[in-house]
Amino acid sequence: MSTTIKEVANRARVSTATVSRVLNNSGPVDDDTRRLVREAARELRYVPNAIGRSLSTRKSDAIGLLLPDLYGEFFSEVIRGADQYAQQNKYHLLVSSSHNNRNEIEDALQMMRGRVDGLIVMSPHIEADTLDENLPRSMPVVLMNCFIENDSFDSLNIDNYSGAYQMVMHLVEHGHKRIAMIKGPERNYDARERWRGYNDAIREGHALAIPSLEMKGNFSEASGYDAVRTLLNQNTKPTAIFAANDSMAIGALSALRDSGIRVPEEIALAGFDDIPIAHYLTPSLTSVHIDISKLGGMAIEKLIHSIRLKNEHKKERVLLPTSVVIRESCGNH
Amino acid sequence: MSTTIKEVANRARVSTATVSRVLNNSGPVDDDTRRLVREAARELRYVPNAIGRSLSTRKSDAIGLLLPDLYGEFFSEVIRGADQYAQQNKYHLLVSSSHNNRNEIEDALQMMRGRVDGLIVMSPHIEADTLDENLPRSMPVVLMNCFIENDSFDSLNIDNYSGAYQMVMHLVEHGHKRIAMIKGPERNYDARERWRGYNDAIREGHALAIPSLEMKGNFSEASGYDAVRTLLNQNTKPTAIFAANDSMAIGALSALRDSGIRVPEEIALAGFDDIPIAHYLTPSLTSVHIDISKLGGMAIEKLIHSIRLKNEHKKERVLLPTSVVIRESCGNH
DNA sequence: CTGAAAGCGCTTACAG
DNA sequence: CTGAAAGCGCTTACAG
Repeated sequence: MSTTIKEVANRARVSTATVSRVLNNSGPVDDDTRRLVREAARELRYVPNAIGRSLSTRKSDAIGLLLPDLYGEFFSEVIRGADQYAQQNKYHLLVSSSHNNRNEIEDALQMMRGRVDGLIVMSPHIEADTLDENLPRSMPVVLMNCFIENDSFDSLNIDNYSGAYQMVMHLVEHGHKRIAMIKGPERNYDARERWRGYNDAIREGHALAIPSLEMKGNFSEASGYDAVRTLLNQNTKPTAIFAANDSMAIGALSALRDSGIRVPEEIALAGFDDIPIAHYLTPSLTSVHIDISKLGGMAIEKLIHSIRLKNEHKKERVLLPTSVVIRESCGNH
Repeated sequence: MSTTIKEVANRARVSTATVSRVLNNSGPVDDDTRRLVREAARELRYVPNAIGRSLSTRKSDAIGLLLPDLYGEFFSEVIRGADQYAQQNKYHLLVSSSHNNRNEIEDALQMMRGRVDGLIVMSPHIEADTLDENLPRSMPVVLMNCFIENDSFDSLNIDNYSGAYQMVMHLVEHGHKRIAMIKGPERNYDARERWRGYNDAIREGHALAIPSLEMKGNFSEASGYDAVRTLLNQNTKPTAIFAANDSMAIGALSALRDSGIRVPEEIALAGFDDIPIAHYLTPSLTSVHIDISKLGGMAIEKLIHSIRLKNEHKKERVLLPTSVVIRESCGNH
C-alpha cells in the first residue's frame, strides 16, 4: 500500500542502497544523485517503513513502558515526563498497562521483545524471576517503584520513607501525640515505605504508638472517607491524621467536614503526593511533594544510557527525593 | 541475542516452516512433530520476534494513540479505557504525546507507519490535510475530540454542547439570571462547544446575556482562581458560575472561599468532567459527567472494526452522551 | 561514488 | 504432512 524504497529507487534510477544512503545521510553520495533521490522521495511522499528498518538494524527506537492498572493522575504524569524526555532523544513509547497477574505480565514482556530497545517496568508485584525468564539478558531494564532485592537491574524509587518520616516528624514537633495514619494497600511497596516512615517518626519523636489509630486504606477517596468515619467512632481520637496519599486525604477531609470537625483547628491533616489540587482544597492540603513527571523522565534517561552501553554498565539504584509542603490543613501554615 | 526460529528448527530437526505452523496452529502438522517442536521451543525459551512476524504478515497487532500534551487525569482515563479494550482484543498500544506543532505531529504520524494497524488521533488542532498527507489511504483512523469537518474519517466526540446546555439550563430553571462562565482555551474544540451550550441555554432560558460575565480560562486550577477574582471586582456580579471544567471549578471554589463568599448560598457553582474528587469537595461539586475511559474503549472498538474491514467501511460520527450530576455546590441538592 | 547480494526473523503459497 | 524458496522493507559490508 505504502510507497517502498524500491519504488523510490526505480523513479530515481538508482539502487535501493543509494536511496538508503541518501535518506540516512550514511556513506558518500554524489550531490546530483542525492538531489535526484530526494526529489523522487518527495514526489512519492516516501516515508521509510519502521518495521523494515528495525529488522535490519536490530533496533526499534522504541522504549516499552509496562504499567500496572492506571488509575489517577500519577500515571499520566509519569507518562508525560517519560514521553517528553523520550521524544527529545528520538525514542517512542510503547505503553502496556493493566497487568493484574503473572500471566498477563509475561504476555506483555514477550510482546515487547523485538519491538523495544529497552523497558521500563513499573509493576509493584513483579518478581526478578519473571523478568529473567521472559526477557533476553541483553535487554536494558529500569525498574520504577518496584520492590526487587535483585542487583542486576537499574532501579528508581521515590523516597517514600523520608517523605513520610519528615511529614510525621513535623506533626510531632508541633505538639501532636496521637497521630493516626490511613495506610495504602498492604501489598504496595510505596504504601509500606510510607508506613515505615510514619512508625519510625512516631517512635523517634516520642509520640504515642496506638495500633487502633492505624487505619487500612486503598489509595481511593472512598477509603479515606471510611477510615475517618471509623476513626471517629473509636474512643481514642487522633489530633492529627496522616494519609498515605492525597486522594485518601481528600476523602478524609470530606468525612471530617460531614462530622462537623474543623480542620486544622480540631484535627490536623496531611497527605502524600502533592497533586495539583492540594493547593486549592479548603483548607489547602499539607502534603509530601513528588516530582512525578521527573520520575518518568529520569527513568527514560537511565534507560537510554543503558541502551547506549548495551546493558553492560554498572546497575544502580536511585532514590528520588521528596519534600514536605506545609499548607493550611496541618495548622502550622 | 534472542533465540530465533531457526535455532528451534535445528533443535527439532524440522524446517522453520514447520516450526511456524506449530506455533501458530496453522496448517496441518503431525502430532509427533508438533510435540517435538513444542519441546524444542520450550527448552530454548523461544519467543517469536514481533518485528519479523510483522514484516511478513504486514500487520503489527498494535494500535497507535496520538495524544496532545497530557496534563491531568483525563488522559490517563482515556489510556486506561483504551488499553483495557485493546488488550482484550490482543492489540497493543503505541502512545505518542506532547505534540505542540504541525511538524511534531507529522513526525509522530510518520513514525507510526508500519508500526501500527490503525491510529487513534486526539489532537485538537490537527487538520485533515495533515492526516491525508502523512498517512497511507489504507490506514484506519479514529478521530477523538477533534474538530474536522471531513467525512473520510470515523470520529468520536463528547457531547459537550448538550452537557453544557443542560447544566446551564438547570441553573436558569432554579432562578439564576446572571450566570457567569469560565471558558476553556479558545482554540480547544471541547471548550468552544461548552461555551456554545452555555450561550444557547442563556438565550433560550431567557437569562441575561452579559458579556462581562464571560471569563477566559485555560482549564487549569489557577485560571479558575484568577477568573473569579476578576469577576468579583466587577460591578455586575453573578449569582452562579459555570466553569468549563472541574479543575477551573476547583480554582473558583478556592477563590470564592478566599473572598469570604459562601457556596452555594451566595453564589452557585458548577463544573464539567465530573472527576472523581468532585464528590469529595467542600461543598461537593455539581458537574457534567463524562465516562472518559469508555471514550477510550469505544475509540478502540471502532478502530478494530475498521481494521477488520480494511478501512473500507462507511465512516461515521459518534457523540458520547454526557449527564448532569447535581451536588451541593449549585444549591439544589 | 554506486550496485548486487546477503541478511535481519518471520510466514506462506507451492510442490512433493 | 513437510520442506525449499520467495518475500515482507529495509541496511550494509563487499566489490568494483
